[in-house]
Amino acid sequence: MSSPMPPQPVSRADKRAHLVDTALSLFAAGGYHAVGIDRVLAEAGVAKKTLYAHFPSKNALIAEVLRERDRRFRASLAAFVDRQSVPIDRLAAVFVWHRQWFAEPGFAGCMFLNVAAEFHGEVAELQQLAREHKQAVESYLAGLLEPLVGVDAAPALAADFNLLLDGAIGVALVSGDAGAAERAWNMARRLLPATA
Amino acid sequence: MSSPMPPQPVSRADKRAHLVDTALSLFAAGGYHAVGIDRVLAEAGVAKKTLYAHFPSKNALIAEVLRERDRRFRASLAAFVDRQSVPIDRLAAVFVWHRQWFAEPGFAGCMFLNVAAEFHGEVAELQQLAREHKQAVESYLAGLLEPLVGVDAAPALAADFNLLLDGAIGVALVSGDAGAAERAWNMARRLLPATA
DNA sequence: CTGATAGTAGACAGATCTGTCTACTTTACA
DNA sequence: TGTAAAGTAGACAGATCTGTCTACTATCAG
Repeated sequence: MSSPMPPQPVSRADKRAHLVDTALSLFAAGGYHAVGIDRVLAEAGVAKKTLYAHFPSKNALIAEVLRERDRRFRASLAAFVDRQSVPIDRLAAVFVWHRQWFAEPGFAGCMFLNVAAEFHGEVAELQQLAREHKQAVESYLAGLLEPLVGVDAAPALAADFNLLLDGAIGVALVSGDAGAAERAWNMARRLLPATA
Repeated sequence: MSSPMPPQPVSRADKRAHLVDTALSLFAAGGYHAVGIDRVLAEAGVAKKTLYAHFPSKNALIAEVLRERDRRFRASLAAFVDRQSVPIDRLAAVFVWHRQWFAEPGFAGCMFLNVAAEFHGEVAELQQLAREHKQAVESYLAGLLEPLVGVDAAPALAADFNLLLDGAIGVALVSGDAGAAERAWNMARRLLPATA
């Protein structure tokens, strides 16, 4: 309290978390290959030795970034959905959330689709993390669909919805049109029974 | 005729075309950043000076690769579609063609989505080429849809179909499931009037 | 106060990247 | 046949990449 700490550039304790946070922003905006370790370190104000004390390699840092991204993505989406209580509104909120994401200034696509695109199958761990993330989103969608279509129909429909969201991401990335989310939602609604 | 030419490793005349062809394969399989110029040259059996006599930079080579990929993509798709004559079958053929593409051994996603993912907006020319390719595909879809839904409804529906195809590409890339194409087609059919 | 821990700055090694350049060789054509 | 164009091999420059290492410094528990 009495200490001055004017800049306080980095919180004292968790260098590691700050490193992952910085890397997440830079990799998201600039790509995994194009952004080098030195740039992450400079931006984070962290020494190289500290990085390699926490992670054995750049790919391990990327893997941790993806795990963190998965946590934040799901937490943010769930928080937004939970502002609605009616099942159909909760489902619609998923697409609204995506539209807002697409409209963010630095939007550069889905980090998991991008990692699959950059590393192809060459780095199995990263490919696996991408798969797990998409699977988690699909499971979440299935949970939102259950009140609307029943527990039997929900999984297959969740896969359809997942494909629509990936399509919206691709369209938004290439064309820059955030309206892709609404386009996807209009298609998604047609897949639901008329009672919903 | 009398000349031996046992290896004939490279066709005499068009070094440039051979270079683009080799680069297309390598970039498609390995990504744009991960594959270096030296690897392309070694694989193509072409000297570095020849490359830089034809292209001012690596990015210019990538741009030409994308133009070539666009030509081949559209020619291959159109040839496959033209084996059908009934409008609804022609439309279905687009999704069958995609399913076969996804099932190819070295499938690594769409080169245009991938270039947008790797270079983000940093290289405007490449971003533009990706946009143009997707626009061309969408226009082609609109032409296939016209006999089914009329000239007025076709453009908007073509955008929907384009989103479905991009979604299928994303799902196939991450999960490795070529069935994503059929999933997309099943959704696409629901968007058509019942008479089709 | 002391010693362990974790951080910093940055030199360094070794590889790899793009792009340039020299010197030589082959091809095509008039 | 002789000349111009185009290709080859590969050295080279300069930058950048990942990952290691040395030496120094700040923090904190006991």
